[in-house]
Formats: sequence, structure tokens, C-alpha cells
Amino acid sequence: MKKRIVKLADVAKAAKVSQGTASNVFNRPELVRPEVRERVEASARRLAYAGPDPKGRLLRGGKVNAIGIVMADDTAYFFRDPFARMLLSGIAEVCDERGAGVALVSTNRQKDAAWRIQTAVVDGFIVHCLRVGDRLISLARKRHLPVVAIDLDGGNGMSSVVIDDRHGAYLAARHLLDLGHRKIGLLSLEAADPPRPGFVDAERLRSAEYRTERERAAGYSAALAEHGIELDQLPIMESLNERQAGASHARELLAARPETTAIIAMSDVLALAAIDAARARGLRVPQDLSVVGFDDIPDAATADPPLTTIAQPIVEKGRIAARLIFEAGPPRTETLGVKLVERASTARPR
Amino acid sequence: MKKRIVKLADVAKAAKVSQGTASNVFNRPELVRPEVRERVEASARRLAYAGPDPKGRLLRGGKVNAIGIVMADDTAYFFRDPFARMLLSGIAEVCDERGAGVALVSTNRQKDAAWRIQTAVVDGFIVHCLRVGDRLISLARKRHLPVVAIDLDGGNGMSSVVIDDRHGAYLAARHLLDLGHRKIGLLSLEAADPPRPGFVDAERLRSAEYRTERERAAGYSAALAEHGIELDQLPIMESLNERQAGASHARELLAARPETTAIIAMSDVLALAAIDAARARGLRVPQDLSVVGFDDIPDAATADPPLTTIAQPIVEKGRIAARLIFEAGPPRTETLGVKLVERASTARPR
DNA sequence: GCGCATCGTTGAAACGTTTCAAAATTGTCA
DNA sequence: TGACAATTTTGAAACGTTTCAACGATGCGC
Repeated sequence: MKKRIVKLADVAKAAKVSQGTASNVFNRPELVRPEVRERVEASARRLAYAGPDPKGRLLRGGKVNAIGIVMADDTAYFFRDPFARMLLSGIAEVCDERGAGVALVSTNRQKDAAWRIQTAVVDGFIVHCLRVGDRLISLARKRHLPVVAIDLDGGNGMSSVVIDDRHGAYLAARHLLDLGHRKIGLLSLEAADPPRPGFVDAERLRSAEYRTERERAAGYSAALAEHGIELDQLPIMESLNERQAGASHARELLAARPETTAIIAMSDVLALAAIDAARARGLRVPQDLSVVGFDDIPDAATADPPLTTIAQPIVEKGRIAARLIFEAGPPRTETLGVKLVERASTARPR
Repeated sequence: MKKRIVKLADVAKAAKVSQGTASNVFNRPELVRPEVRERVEASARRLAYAGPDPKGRLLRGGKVNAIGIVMADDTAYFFRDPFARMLLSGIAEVCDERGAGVALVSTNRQKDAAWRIQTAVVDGFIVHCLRVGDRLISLARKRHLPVVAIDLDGGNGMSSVVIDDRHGAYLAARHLLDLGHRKIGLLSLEAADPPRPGFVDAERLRSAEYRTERERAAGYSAALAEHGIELDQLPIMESLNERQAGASHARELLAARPETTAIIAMSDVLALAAIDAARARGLRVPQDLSVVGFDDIPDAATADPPLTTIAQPIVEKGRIAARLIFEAGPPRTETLGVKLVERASTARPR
């Protein structure tokens, strides 16, 4: 009653050849005499052989030919978030070139996150923005596979790709200050685990768990200092990086600080959310409120108004991360540049 | 000089327990006495054991706990195309619920497409929109894994999820006809492999390789027939489903047939492209040209002008496809409904 | 102290392939 | 025809794990 699966050995026996030869028929057909090859193929057909099972091959051979992408959210986030999508496009591009596959490893449910990482059938990991901090990363590294981190501190034997967050933050703040803004609100990404949506103090940013927030805090501070302002004087609102959530937090910020003339958002998604919020309060952008974003996702350019933002090479970041996996040289950290893109969401305060 | 990898057997030996016990320490720790467990864990640490290698487990155990998504394009397409993204969101949602992973299988390069499918380490496949027709599908099916097709004919032992394309097409055409349009152009998706971008005749649609185009041809014809028009009388332009390409084809269509007052696009991406093209010719939508789309992607609602389109439940389609994989019942075909969503891209002709 | 259930541990057998040195076969040339 | 080279085929050894029947301890009630 048990339906046994036909395996290579069965095919070999049926065709009266050794298993080695049968294997060659499927993998290096040119090595086997046409006559024999056909006999084996005929047997395979007759037995409805499914072809060499990758599981077996894998164990013997080693390479899976796929890399795993680990993110902090549910799998659908990979397709929902514009930043994630661009990153993945870059990664995918390089994987295609190399003929490697891509496996999505979500870590939404803390419980099986560890299990997912430990059992993912991949040759390497690219990790991005792991809320849970080092724990999952160290799990990944324990597997003795190449691991590349994006936007996280590398070091300690791990490669990473980051951008010059500090300079980006400096440019964003400087831009608003140069325009004459002094009442500036900060719409921040989550700075640590657990996230703490709502007003937070500057210290949370300065000592954030994530490099990105720490560096940016330094950048903002540097720009503000040039005008004798402390980061601590700004209202800082932490928010989940989703448009809905961001809009509601931005509304809260504007309600609590109606004197605000400009908002620095740590991502374009949050910046667009801030524009939504402004509009909901009847404020015009940029006349009544200036908004500067970060990332330069495609929507930034076509938004209404087009978003002034700090552009970072997201796709390229993905490409580089993937190359670092494949090249498997000594660990190193690649830092990419950013630049200010002035569009129409910022102007002098009235 | 060869750096041998530490394996479970090494750890077991070092801890002076059987391999079976060592295995239990990692997989069912509650079965082994705390004292022994710690001894084993200590050995593992000392030897820098990477943990049970999934490859070994896989061979023994069976389930990979991941499904493969096969699409006709390069991997980046999964993240670029709005339709693909929504589909994937739905699939990902269900996979997350079940604790399964998602592997992206691209088939851009014909050459390794077959290899990719044969060696993908997955428990099942969801295939969407395979240009190359049945060949890759039959490869997937040969692996004796569950396969679910999206927007393709099922049958022959394979499950599939489709929408009522014929009715959707009917609704789109009917809507324009009801508004009074008679000079209608059709912007079509690729109807067969190889694609043939440019003007094509109605027969190519009616006898298309893909179900979608065949069914829609029938739907358009039905609506047109009610006004005594034949599908063959419409200019039909086939295009790649990308905004740039679509826009250039739409421009060509409008240039060749300046009398056109309305365009039926087979996807929202193409519809938006048509609007781009109209604008480039100085035509206002909907005053000078009506455009109706298909799919109702998120951009459709926020486009300028908001797009009249045939809405289909894309995310739900993904969910259902994934469930069909997991439930593994007898093969069946699920047909989902569509409806007309009237927005501002269509109006009476002048 | 003895039988009995319970709990831990062992040892060996799969799981399905690829690889590789060695053996067998075929071909070539004088 | 025989020596030698080139081409095919073989057989067995990995690959690293999990599972499971069977075996030993250990604790319990009497």
C-alpha cells in the first residue's frame, strides 16, 4: 500500500546499468553512449521517474544555488514596501546573472524566526533591518554561511553595505535650516526593539540599537549645532514605516506642535505620510509646511508635490550586497554616498 | 589542509553519546536528560558546530517547507510589476500562516529555466503566466509535486485559479459602447510565444496560446456584437506589459488611427501607458480619449485621472493558489469574479 | 527484594544522490 | 594481430541527518 518513490537506483536497475551511469545520463549525458543513454531514458519514462531529486543531490554536492533574504517583517512586506522592493530588485538582478535563486525568509513570528533561519536551504544570507537585533544575525552566522548585512554594522567577520547616513541626515537638516526653518519636527523610524511609537526623546535616537538612527541623530545634531540648536529641542515622533501609521503619527505631531514649519522624515514613506497629515489639517505643502524625506523611492518624484529628499542608491545597495555574498572575499563594509534632491515639498517658511 | 566540517557525529562522539541522542538535543531537547543535554551542547559549542545541516535533514525528512513561485520573467519582475506584487502578497500571507517559505524561480533565460525548475528545493509550485507555454509547466509537474497554475488552464490533474476573463472583457467593452464609443482601439497583452509587439489581427487573440487572451477576445466580441461590430474591425496593438513599452505602442496606435475615441487596455499598466501616450499627443483623458483598464491595481485609483477599470481580486487569487498547494486535495479550478469600477478615465465621446 | 511501568539512550538503517578511481570496452596504428 | 590510447562503465564510498525498535536504567508499589 505504501507508494514507494522511484529513485535513480530503480531506473538504473531497470535499464541494467550502474547507478553511476544512470546519474550521468541526467547530468552529463555527453559522457554516456547514445545507445545506453536512450535505454536509461526509456526506463525512466516507463517508471515515471521524477528526475534526480534535488534533496539527494544537495546532500552530496553542496551548493544549493540560492540565497536567503532575511527581513524583519512578514513576507508580504517584501512586496509592499517600496524600499524593500528596490533593494530586492538589485539583489535579484545579480542573482539572475549568477543563476542563483532567491528565497524569502520572513521573521515576523519571533517564535519560528530562529527555526526559519536555521533550516533555510540557502548558500548565504542577506539580512536587512532586523528589529530583533543581533540574535537572528548571530543565528545566521552560526551556520558558517556568508552573511551580508544591509544598513547594519558589519564588522566581526561580517560584510555589510551601508550608506553615509550621517551625511544624509546632515544634508536634510541643513537644507531646512538654510531655508530659514527653526520649528522643525522629526518623524523617525523605529529606533530599537521593542518599537515605541509616539513621542520619544533624542537620547533614544543617539543610543539607538540600529546604526541608521544613531548615525542620523549625529547628522541632524551637527547641522542643528551650526545654528545653535540641540536635537533635544525638536519634537521627535517615532513611527512604524507604513503610510497609514506614519500619517496618524504625523497628525499627532502637528497637533501637539502647531507652530511646526517643517518636518524631517526618516523615509520617503513617512514623508508622504506627513504630507497626507498636513493636508488633513488643511496645511499646504510647502507653503505652510516643508517636508523632506529620505531614500528617493520612485513615488517621491511623482508625488504631489514632488518630494525633496535625500537620495540613496537603493538598487545599487542590493546589487553590492549580492555580489559580496558571491564573491566571498574577506569581510568588508561598503559605504555608499547620498545626495540631496531638491523638489517641491520644501520652501522658505512664511 | 582540507577543512573538514564538523558534523553531528563529531559532536556526539565528543560528548560520548550516540548520534541519536545528539540529534535529539537539537530537535527534541525535552527528551534528553538536562545533564546530558548540557554536555552535548558544550561539545557543540567547543567544536563550533553549525547546527544540524538542513541538507541532511531534508534528505531524511522530506518536507522543505517552502513553495516555489514560477514566473515568466527575470526575478526583479516579481518586485517591479504591481500585479505580480499583489499576487505575491496574497501567496506570502498564506505561506506565513503555514510557516512556509517562498522561493522565487525566474525563468528569464530559457536555457537554465528548465534546470531551475528541476532543481528548485521546494514542496510545490505556483506558476503564473508562463510565456513558454506548457513546457516548463510539464517539467514542474514531472517532479510529482503539487502545482497550481494562475490564469492558465488547469485540468489534466492540475489545479488552477482564474478569473472570469470573458465577463470582464465584456464589461469593459460594453461600458465604452454604452457611453457611445464606436472607434475603439485595443491594447493587448502578449498573446502567444513568441510575442509579436505591434498591430496584430483578431485571430491571434481568438486562438491565443493563453487562456486570458482567448477568453477576453470572446468577451469583447460578445459586447461588440450587440452593436453589430466585429472584433476584426478594431485596431489591435500587442505590447509587452511595461509602462514604457506600452506607452510607445499606444502612441503608435493613436498615430495610425487618429479617429480613435477610446482604448481598451488589457491591464492597468497598459492603460496608464495609454494615458501617457494620449497626453504626449495633447489629448485629454477622458474628454478626447476614454481609457478603460483591467486589474485595478492600487495605482489605478490614484492615477490622474483615476482609472476606470475591471477589478479582479488579485491578492485573493494569490491566497487561493497558495491554499490549493497546501490543501493538496483533488485538482480543481477556482474561478473568481470581476466587476467594473467606474472612475474618471472614461466619458462620452465628443 | 521483585515485578512493572517509565524514562533515556543506543545502534543501525534509511534518505537519494554524485563522484572517482579502477576496470572494462572500444578504437587506432604499425 | 598486438600494443597502446581513448572512451565508457562500474562499484562503492561519501554526503549529514532523523527515526525507531530495542535495550538499560531508574523509580514505584507491595
